[in-house]
Amino acid sequence: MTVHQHGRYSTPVEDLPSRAVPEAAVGRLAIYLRVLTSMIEQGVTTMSSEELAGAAGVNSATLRKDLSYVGSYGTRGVGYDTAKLVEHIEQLLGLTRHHSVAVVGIGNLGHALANYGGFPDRGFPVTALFDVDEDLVGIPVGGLPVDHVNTIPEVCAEREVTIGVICTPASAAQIVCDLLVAGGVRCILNFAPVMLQVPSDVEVRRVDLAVELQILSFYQARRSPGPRAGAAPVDPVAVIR
Amino acid sequence: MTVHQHGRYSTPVEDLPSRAVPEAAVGRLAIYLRVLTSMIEQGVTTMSSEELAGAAGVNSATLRKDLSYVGSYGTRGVGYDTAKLVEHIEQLLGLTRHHSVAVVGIGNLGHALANYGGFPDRGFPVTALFDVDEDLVGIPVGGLPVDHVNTIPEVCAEREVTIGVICTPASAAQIVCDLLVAGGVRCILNFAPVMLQVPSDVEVRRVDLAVELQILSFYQARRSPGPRAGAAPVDPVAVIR
DNA sequence: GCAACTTTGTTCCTGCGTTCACAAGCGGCT
DNA sequence: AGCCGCTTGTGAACGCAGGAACAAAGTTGC
Ligand SMILES: NC(=O)c1ccc[n+]([C@@H]2O[C@H](COP(=O)([O-])OP(=O)(O)OC[C@H]3O[C@@H](n4cnc5c(N)ncnc54)[C@H](O)[C@@H]3O)[C@@H](O)[C@H]2O)c1
Ligand SMILES: NC(=O)c1ccc[n+]([C@@H]2O[C@H](COP(=O)([O-])OP(=O)(O)OC[C@H]3O[C@@H](n4cnc5c(N)ncnc54)[C@H](O)[C@@H]3O)[C@@H](O)[C@H]2O)c1
Repeated sequence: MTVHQHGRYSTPVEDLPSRAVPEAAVGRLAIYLRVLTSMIEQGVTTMSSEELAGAAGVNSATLRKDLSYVGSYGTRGVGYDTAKLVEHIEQLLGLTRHHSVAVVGIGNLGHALANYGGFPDRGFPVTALFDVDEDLVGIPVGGLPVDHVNTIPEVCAEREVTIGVICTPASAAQIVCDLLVAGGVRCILNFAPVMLQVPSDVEVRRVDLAVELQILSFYQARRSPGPRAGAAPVDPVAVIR
Repeated sequence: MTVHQHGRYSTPVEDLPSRAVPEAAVGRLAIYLRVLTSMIEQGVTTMSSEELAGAAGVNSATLRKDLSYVGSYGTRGVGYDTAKLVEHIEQLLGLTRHHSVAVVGIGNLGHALANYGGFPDRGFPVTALFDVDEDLVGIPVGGLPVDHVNTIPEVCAEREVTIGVICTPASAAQIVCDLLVAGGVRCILNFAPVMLQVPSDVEVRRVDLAVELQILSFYQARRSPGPRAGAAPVDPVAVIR
């Protein structure tokens, strides 16, 4: 019944394996992982903290601290072995197991996610699609047939779904969330603009595009106090015509 | 040339109107705004900090501090007038003006965004769509015809686009970003999994779904140390079969 | 084999953001 | 009209994350 959408700084009673890893660090580790795999494809076998930090857009000290959560797998005077580092980060992030994903609400956004190839490639196979619309049930989207929302609990348990993605209208999000939880899903990615009520052992992450746009709007408003848009300071490349 | 994707704590030299507002607070204000408009629709005219904080899922002290950035518009002993509060938050976030949005890359995700009605409703009309695919150019999506990427600078300037949304493959994101900047766009929402290089007066926000999934994966891995998934502590509602 | 250089891992410190706690202020009730 | 209770707004403390700086460690060159 606890409400704790974001703002989780690892549980107060911290007796879990290895040091507590700050959430911000976890997010960055995921980025390092992407940079590293990209570099490995280009044949790079070793990177210094400075190089990797530059590519990821963070401070090199921050990067080294983040990597220290993973363990000491660098070589002083040389840098990090890219392949080894990828291996250890994947282990910390739990990416050695595949995480089966269910998408609920196959509308505009649900279609996009179901058709997206980037998730299976990264170890997140989409194994279930759900919608309440009878016309959609049975139709394959991205090669996978849509099931009815009523079957969420059974199907999720059966296919061992670990991550549920909610793409329904806001009004249906809580009901769908409850069904996912009933199906044993304890990780939820929520695109609907509502705060979900979940048991304390369920982790919810919210992606709120409207909020992102409004934050951008705020900075835009801060920059140009006058009502007209043209009052830019100086931007050599933005000179039009 | 500065790399500062997130991690902006308001400019060091702070001589702008009113106090510096922490980025985290701006994001929460956007959420309060949504809760408030929803409550107003239900006929609620007054809310206490405790009520509003509960609905938004934050601490009431945090909420009051956030609202203090907006100004002192509450009434002690009573609470906040919902309508007045909405008005002032909208002003702070710069939502009194409409912000014209351009979407670049009309694939899976671009289609979803172009068809989404929630943005226009919130003061973010989509006024331009771009793609490099000649087959898409000219075709209307969500009632708006797709233009060719080459025309980004002119069209964005012409239609006074303030926010650019990048939904292209990662490989094209930087080029597209440069074109948007050339068109005078200084706020960018980036869905491609790359760090964009932009001039220091351009604000970039990145939405990285793969990272979100990996963070969920991390928490999942933390919870169940054993390889099998069934080792849940106790969850009354999740008992299957 | 030794010395000099490079780079990691960590410690310390600074600063921000969140939370607690309380005084000030306002409305309602008698 | 005055008192009482409730809620705001903010000053102060706390905790965490990020950045700088340094010592340990390993490698390369001589
Ligand atoms: N499309 C976007 O670009 C976008 C952007 C930001 C936020 N969102 C949010 O994402 C969510 C989905 O957006 P969309 O544009 O895909 O909407 P949509 O209307 O296109 O799709 C919603 C889908 O959910 C299904 N649905 C409705 N009730 C359901 C229920 N009880 N159980 C299961 N499925 C149900 C509908 O049948 C429909 O297929 C919304 O909450 C929206 O606010 C979407
Ligand atoms: N679809 C998703 O659910 C999803 C999820 C997470 C991340 N993403 C990211 O979002 C981006 C888009 O994903 P998608 O699934 O829509 O891809 P997509 O392949 O369906 O669409 C990409 C579109 O971009 C266009 N394009 C290519 N090069 C271009 C250029 N130089 N200028 C303009 N347009 C160009 C293509 O013609 C195509 O229409 C990708 O970077 C992807 O990694 C998508």
